[in-house]
Amino acid sequence: MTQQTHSHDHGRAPVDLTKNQSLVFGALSRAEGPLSAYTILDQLRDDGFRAPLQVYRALDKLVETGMVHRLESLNAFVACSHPGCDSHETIAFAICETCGKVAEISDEPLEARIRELTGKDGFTVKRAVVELRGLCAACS
Amino acid sequence: MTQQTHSHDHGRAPVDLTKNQSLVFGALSRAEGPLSAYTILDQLRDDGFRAPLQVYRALDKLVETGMVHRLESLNAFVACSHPGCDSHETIAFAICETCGKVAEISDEPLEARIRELTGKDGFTVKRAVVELRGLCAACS
DNA sequence: ACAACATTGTAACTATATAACATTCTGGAG
DNA sequence: CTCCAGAATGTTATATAGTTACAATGTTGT
Repeated sequence: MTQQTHSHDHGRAPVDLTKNQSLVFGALSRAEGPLSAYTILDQLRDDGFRAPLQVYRALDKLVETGMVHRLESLNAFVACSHPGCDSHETIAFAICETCGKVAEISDEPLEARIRELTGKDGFTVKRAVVELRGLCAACS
Repeated sequence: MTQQTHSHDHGRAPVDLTKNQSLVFGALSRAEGPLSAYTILDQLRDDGFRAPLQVYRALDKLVETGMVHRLESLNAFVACSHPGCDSHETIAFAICETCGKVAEISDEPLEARIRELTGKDGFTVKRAVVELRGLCAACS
């Protein structure tokens, strides 16, 4: 197979992905929950992946474009759950500590409150990390 | 020196600390900003620290009692900035990406909004990780 | 064909965190 | 006091997460 960019056809394709980016995004899309970079690496051994860097490079790009989110409190990654990975600014994640599933949360009041907090003491927010750890409805 | 618990006299002492916990808390109190576990280890070599576990064990306890907070997005730790480390539930951290300093934020409306979000889809929040990355007033 | 650039491959390394087990200290029961 | 139990500590090895440096290959435009 020659090297080229691939449109990833998971039903929607806002960006063209390279081969490795496609493979990594595929692994994350198949997964029920978040995966660590090394878990992804293991899943892609058969596709020729040998070193962590191959995964991290792909993840960097995918996170940059918003197709994948990084969960700081887990050191893990999830495919964005929004159709088309387009708009939808996600502000928060709800992470179930029992089943491991992650829900994305978009909440205008929450965003607004964070913006307000920001101005208060002159702090400028560039990125908000909001991760709610707990139990999902199914696991309660 | 015989082994015993020490009250840590940083002006206020809500809990009795063991020797190692005291040393680790001291290192974090002295620091301007958050420290990684391995940075703490290096600073405590002269006090007899040799292995990461000595630091992590102390940190576990200090985090549990609320005297130290863990910053998930940095893999680092800060001494709680509240006098006496007693009440004051901290809900969020403002982390300056230039000078590295961290401010603790207690905000009732923010907490309230997170509680509301929770009930919405049956998710039960056990712990909220809120870390705002950006620029502090001094660095803007 | 060839130059310029993007993508990928590979090895070694640094950073973060835990597991398993041995030792020492402290405080209480006999 | 002695001995025992539990807490705290020490030590070695290992697991997990992420980066640096450099080589090789593919792709595109001229």
